[in-house]
Amino acid sequence: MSRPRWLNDDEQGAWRAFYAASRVLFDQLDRELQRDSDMPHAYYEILVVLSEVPGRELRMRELAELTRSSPSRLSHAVSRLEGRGWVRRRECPDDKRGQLAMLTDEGMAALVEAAPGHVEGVRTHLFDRLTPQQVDQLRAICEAVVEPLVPDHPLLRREGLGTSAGRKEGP
Amino acid sequence: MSRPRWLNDDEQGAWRAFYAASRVLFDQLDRELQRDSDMPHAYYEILVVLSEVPGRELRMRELAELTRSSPSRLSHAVSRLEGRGWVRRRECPDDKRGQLAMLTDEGMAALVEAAPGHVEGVRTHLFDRLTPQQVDQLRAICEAVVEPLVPDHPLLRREGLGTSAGRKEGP
DNA sequence: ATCAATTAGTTGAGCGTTGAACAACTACTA
DNA sequence: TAGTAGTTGTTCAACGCTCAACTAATTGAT
Repeated sequence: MSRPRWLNDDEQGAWRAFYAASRVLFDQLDRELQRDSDMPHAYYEILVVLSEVPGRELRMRELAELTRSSPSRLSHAVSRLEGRGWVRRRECPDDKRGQLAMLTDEGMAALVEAAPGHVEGVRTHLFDRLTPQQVDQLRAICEAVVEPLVPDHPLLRREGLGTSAGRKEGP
Repeated sequence: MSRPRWLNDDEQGAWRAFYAASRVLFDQLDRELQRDSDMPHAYYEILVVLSEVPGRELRMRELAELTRSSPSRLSHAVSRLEGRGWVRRRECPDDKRGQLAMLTDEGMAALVEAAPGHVEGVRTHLFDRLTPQQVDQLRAICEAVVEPLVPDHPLLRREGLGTSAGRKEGP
């Protein structure tokens, strides 16, 4: 490796700010979700994805892709969600290796209960602090960062999953 | 709580992009740090803070503040770092409740070994994707987010700790 | 000087994540 | 039609974090 290209002061400042903002914001939202709805953000994300898909069920593999989690992580998570009665597993009819994860009514209810507070948190801690221009800037910056690392990231696709639910929430 | 103020399309897009970027970027940097230097980012952060402070030692309490971790988390982390020989604990001379965490030469060596690769990662995955204007925008946005949640966040202070090390690295 | 309140730090249990190893099934190739 | 390679999902052990409980020392008020 060649001589390290250190960060200049502007970069240093931006980097530290970005790091701080990410940690502070997501920690805060996690804490709120845990406190108000007794669920970690990872659960919330899984429920959101399942809720937006026709039939409210998905192959584990697809669910893993859409939530960007490892198979292992998802398997554990779904087991825990099953324990709460929020998700049910069933065998995949046309591929005996496969498992389908399905959102139960209880799971949907938990999500409907959790969503407004979470969205409120996102608004309070993020969008209420930014001008409309900054919202656009943030999006452009973040898309530029994600694209090279994950060329077709599911959260950046313009058409959202089922196109189904007209007005839903932000994960 | 009043009727939820849902996110409009711009906000939805910005939110998802920000979420994706944070996860993707920090996951990537974590993985690289783990692979190349066998240390999680949390360790790296602790080593950086200790390395920048005169005497390379700090009260646990101060170290917890500067790394924004809970006392418990820090205590566990320092124990693990002690196990690797990268940090040593000693009693605080003027407060018998206190403990000082001190960076060892081995710890400093591990940091010096890890830093260039990590900085390179930050540059590759973040700054190489952004224009100078975007770097400024990102900083302003992130500072606006952090400030209300953590009024005097250590990473946002203009004067960096000891002012000591002229050219160091970005955490 | 005494006693409550506060501060510093540790510990242990439980949760969630990771990475590697594994079993079961499917798809491809000869 | 084998036989090999790839896919799907689970399990286990190790790691790190959180939360609550705890010990010990200090501060502050009477």
